[in-house]
Amino acid sequence: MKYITIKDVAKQAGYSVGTVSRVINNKSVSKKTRDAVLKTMAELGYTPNAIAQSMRTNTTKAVALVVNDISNPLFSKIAKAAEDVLRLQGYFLLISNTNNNPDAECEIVETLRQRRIDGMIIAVTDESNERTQEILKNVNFPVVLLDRELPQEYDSVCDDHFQGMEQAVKYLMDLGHTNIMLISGSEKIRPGRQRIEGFRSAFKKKDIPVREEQISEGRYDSVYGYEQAYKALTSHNPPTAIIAGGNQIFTGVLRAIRSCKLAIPQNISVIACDDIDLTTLMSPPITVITRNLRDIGRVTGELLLRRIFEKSMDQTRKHILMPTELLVRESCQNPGS
Amino acid sequence: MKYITIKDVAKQAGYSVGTVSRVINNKSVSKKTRDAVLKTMAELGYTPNAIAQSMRTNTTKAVALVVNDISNPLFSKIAKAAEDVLRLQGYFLLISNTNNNPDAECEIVETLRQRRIDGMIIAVTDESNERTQEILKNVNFPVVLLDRELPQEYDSVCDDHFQGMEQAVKYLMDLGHTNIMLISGSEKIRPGRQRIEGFRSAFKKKDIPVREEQISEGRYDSVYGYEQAYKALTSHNPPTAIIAGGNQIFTGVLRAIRSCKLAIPQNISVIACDDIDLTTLMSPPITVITRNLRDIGRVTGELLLRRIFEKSMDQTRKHILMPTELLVRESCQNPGS
DNA sequence: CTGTTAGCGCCTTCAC
DNA sequence: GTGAAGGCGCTAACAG
Repeated sequence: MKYITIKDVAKQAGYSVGTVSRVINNKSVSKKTRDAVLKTMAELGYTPNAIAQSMRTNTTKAVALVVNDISNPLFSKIAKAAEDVLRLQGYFLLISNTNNNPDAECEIVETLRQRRIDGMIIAVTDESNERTQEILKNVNFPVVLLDRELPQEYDSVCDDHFQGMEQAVKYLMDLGHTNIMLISGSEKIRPGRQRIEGFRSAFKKKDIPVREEQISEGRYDSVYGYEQAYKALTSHNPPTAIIAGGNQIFTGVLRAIRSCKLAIPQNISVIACDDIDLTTLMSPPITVITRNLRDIGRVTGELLLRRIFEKSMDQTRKHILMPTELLVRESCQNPGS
Repeated sequence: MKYITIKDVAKQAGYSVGTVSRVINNKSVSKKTRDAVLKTMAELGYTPNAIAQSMRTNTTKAVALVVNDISNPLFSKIAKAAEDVLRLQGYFLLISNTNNNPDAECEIVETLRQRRIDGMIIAVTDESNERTQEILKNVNFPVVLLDRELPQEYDSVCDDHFQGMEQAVKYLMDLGHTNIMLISGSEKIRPGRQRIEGFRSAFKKKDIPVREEQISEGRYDSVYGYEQAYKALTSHNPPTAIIAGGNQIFTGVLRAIRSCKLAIPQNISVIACDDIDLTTLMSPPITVITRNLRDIGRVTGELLLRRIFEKSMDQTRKHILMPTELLVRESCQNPGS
């Protein structure tokens, strides 16, 4: 089973390969010729070989989205939205999964480079990893950072976790909470840092000191959420409210609360970061700090496309900040009651 | 910013391109030469152009996984597992999303064909769609169907939804239920068909007739789950147990149960298909018909790899059936109590 | 073990 | 508007 080539079409149609190429690429050919060529292409079931086209034109019409966890619904929603705008311009979106492994990440970026993609959206696993930075420096295509900051400047689309967290803490304080705990993912990536800063800022504004135990900073997974929440809830001074700094952390927090046989919000108030099925389907539904993932994906895709089109790489970098929002539901109440 | 080519390396190292090519591909070269070439490659920051390699070798070392909903955690888990075995053999996994749209699906398969991937794993959106079948017939690489059946034979990895469903119904019957409802996704794809058949079979074995209203067959989404569950629960003869034929359907069922202010399992018993975060985090945790997604992904990837390696396409097709299992938790009880 | 060279399928300049 | 030909970067066959 062999593929039909442009030569086969040319011969069959009685034209030269150049002419066939011109109809493929919508260059100027007479209507009569075009129709004839199109007809033989259909007859032969010919489709141009994208590899050969890439080789010749030095573009692959493919861009990559590199994330650390593809099973996180957050990313799949962003990916969907980005893909929509990309596909409209004829670009193919490759989704790659680093599994939170910096080495795997480096390998993937390297592979992508070899495969000559036209651009990349990446949420690096660890902003401080030097090897990642080094490899990123060597790529020859535009890069857009997704909610990340790197010493070397890149275009980026970030979310305002700072203001979302500040608002959440203020909301809890207004409800009467002061013993609030934040279980955050690592500070090694921007979201964790921003959330912790927002948390501190809210306390500072009220002139209330933050105790060491109120912030735990670690991993973005369920086990970590469980461990930290359980430890805090069974301590001699348990928090009256917990903010889970990520959706995986949140599921762990939930398990811990169940283990301790506590009721939400009667015994413990809870706020989650990012809205998932679970937050709305719980009884009671959970108050969340949320963001518009579709918008984020769309804007990110658009920014990358713009960079690909302009191709003069030496422009100043563009940074877009997307809003976050506190969605009040029924998981928080006055700690005294 | 230009890419370094094999010529640059050859010139710089003082060898021919053939020799450089040989060290790239680990062919026989003297150790001295290899070291020298490797050194200059590193110095120049050279990486082979995968496009050119593909052009020459007629292989892309890329395979695709085409699914209808990338945000479904089911697929991302399968994808992860498949990717692991594929990557080990040097293959790159492209994940594509059809969004349950048969036209988009056709377009994607067409694009993949143009891009000359080496193989494809696909869960088609609609098994009866003729255009899909036609396009699939024309691809020049091995195809493995993921939990789907097509008139034209392909290799496939399917799950035994029939036996899982039968077992679930039997379990409910043993508990004393007879007015059991199945809210299923479309029969147009294998899982829906299998589940409905399993449901009927369980009733047949007990010689109990199945009433029309006990099975609703429609879409795999949350809204459908809600509508059907709500309608049934507010009817004059509400079911004592509901089986949700999919994880999205399940979330809808949950909403309906909440709307009706029913308690699980006191007022209504519930079984879900496929285990997700939600099923274990609910109180009470939900009994599910589950399957090992890691195994499925691994086996699927392995089957595809085997087909790619053997390259003689005219073998008889291989069909692998993966087991399902009823995981009893606390969401079902005797309907009388 | 190593150098030389043809050609993969396509696009693009240069003639006509 | 159309044909002829070179070459993108690489591999593989053939010589040496």
